[in-house]
Amino acid sequence: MADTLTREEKLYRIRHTTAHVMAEAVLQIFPDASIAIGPPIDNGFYYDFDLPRSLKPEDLEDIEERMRAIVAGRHALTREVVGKEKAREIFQDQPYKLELIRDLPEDVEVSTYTVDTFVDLCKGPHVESTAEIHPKSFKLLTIAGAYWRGDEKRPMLQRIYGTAWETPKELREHLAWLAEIEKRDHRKVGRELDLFSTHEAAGPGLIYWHPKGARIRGAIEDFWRAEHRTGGYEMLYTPHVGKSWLWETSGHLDFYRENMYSPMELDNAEYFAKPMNCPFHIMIYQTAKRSYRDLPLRWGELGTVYRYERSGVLHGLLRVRGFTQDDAHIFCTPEQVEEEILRVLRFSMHIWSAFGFEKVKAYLSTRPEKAVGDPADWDRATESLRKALETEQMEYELDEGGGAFYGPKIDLKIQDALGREWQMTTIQFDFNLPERFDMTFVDRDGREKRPYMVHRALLGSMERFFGVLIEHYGGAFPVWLAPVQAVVVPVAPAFDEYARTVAERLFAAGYRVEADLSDNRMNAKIRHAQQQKVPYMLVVGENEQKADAVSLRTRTGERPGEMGLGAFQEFLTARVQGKELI
RNA sequence: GCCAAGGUAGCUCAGGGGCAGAGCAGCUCACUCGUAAUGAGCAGGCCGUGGGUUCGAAUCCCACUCUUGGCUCCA
Repeated sequence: MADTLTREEKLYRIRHTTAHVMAEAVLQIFPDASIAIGPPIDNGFYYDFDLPRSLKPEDLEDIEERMRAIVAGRHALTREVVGKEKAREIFQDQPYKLELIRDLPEDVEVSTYTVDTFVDLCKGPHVESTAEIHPKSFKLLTIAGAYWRGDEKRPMLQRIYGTAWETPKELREHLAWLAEIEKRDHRKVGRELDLFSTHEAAGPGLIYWHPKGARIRGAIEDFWRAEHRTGGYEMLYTPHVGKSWLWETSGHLDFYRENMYSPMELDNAEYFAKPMNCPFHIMIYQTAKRSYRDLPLRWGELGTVYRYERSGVLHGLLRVRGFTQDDAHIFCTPEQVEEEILRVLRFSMHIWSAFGFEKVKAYLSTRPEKAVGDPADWDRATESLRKALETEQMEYELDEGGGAFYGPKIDLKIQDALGREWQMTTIQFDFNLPERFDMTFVDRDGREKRPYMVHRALLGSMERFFGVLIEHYGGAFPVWLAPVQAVVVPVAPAFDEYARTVAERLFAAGYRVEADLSDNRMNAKIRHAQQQKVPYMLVVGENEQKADAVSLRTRTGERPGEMGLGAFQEFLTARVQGKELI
């Protein structure tokens, strides 16, 4: 392989070729199989097959063995330009390939790649020889169903996902990363730390927050409210259901009904659980004639919404049917838009940094083909978004035409401790609802004008954010969020009373501190606190009791040792205020 | 919704036509302990739900339901 290739290019080739090798292995087992597509993807590759029977996990081992044998043959990858006619002949027994050939543009050079006995329709590129693939640097991971061309109406194929790297070491590191993801899985950690649950019998996709989860949420919400207050927001509380009039006016019944819970009938009227908070905030806006002097209005709400998600897509806290958005709507004049967007963006970055997320990527989505509203407004809005990003010197990707039909937006994706990206924040213009509800404000010149409306959710939803937060920290929350900030561990029952006093004093000072007065031995208590990822363990015995002190041990295993109770309280206060991890 | 794998004690899991199992957690008792598990005992189950096959079903078959991995990466 040429040394001039970047690492990305090399990996692309390795993964692509490995996918072909896998297809050959599968064809050895199922000579009559139809093959679909097999591209390289992030961290690996996949290939889709139409097979006479369902694959079993054991099949993967068999396929992998065969792949190693093929790779060991050090086969050259040969490219041949064949033209559509010839391609049709070669793949006459491969219906999916024929469809691909049919859909290829006329001016494209149709080529095949051959490795060993396997010929595939492929534009490449590939490695030059399978000698470049280390037999221990790839691994097949999972079997999945996938629709041909991602279309639910087309046949369901069987997809095999694999991962492939340049060296066995990289493969091992990748597998370790996958193991770490599994270890931090918020569903697992949520159970171990007693944070939340779901109940299939009581309704799938609905979250129950246990006391310890609720403590964390409480800490998040307290912080969130305080920041919004100083950030110039007012808070609202609005109902959970609304009559069909509201949803007809908003347009949700026309465009969003399939995501809404079925209506309840009361007094010959239909009420729907809210999938969004916006129409309610608009109702409040409409209770007064608004002047330009009132604007901007920044109204926030931790609003719980319900949306129907198909059963197959529900996933722990990350994809649910009921969740609380940290929602806000900004109503402002066209002149204020630029300033307001900049404020929201700065505010978001401030919040993300407080939660320990420093890497944030921005995505700007502009006007799609089908859109409502005056193009001049779109331009102004889009420009304000772009300007805000540039003023903040944030790198962003442009998604031209990727906006919703009702307005352009900025999405922020945060990167977690494992390098995964999560889309959380959205700052979204809306040129639809102000029109539909005929919202107005009276401008300086005495004329009624249409206000600009911006939706924004920073954390997104409390549930989803909690899920990401759990995985980001692996359950070892920073002190200010930890459900139990410190556990007092008496060395023997004789010191239970003192332990209780210590815990009560710290609790009274506003901290989440508990004494472990179970009849376990000290070592077991420490182990338990450690497993619960409690930041601080305060060991107390005769020495500490005499000195009105505690002996500090951190969950990271450090032992600063004995310190006065007052000193520890100061220490704790500083850590909490500084939002320290430990 | 579709494909696949699953659902056995609170949790993690074994068993797979003939008495329902283990570890951890829980409870009781003893031990009175200095930085990651003291010991002994006890209790705990409609084997996801409904139907079928069978002398007999947690186990085999069917349906449903929930959970999990996917269904966006385009030769």
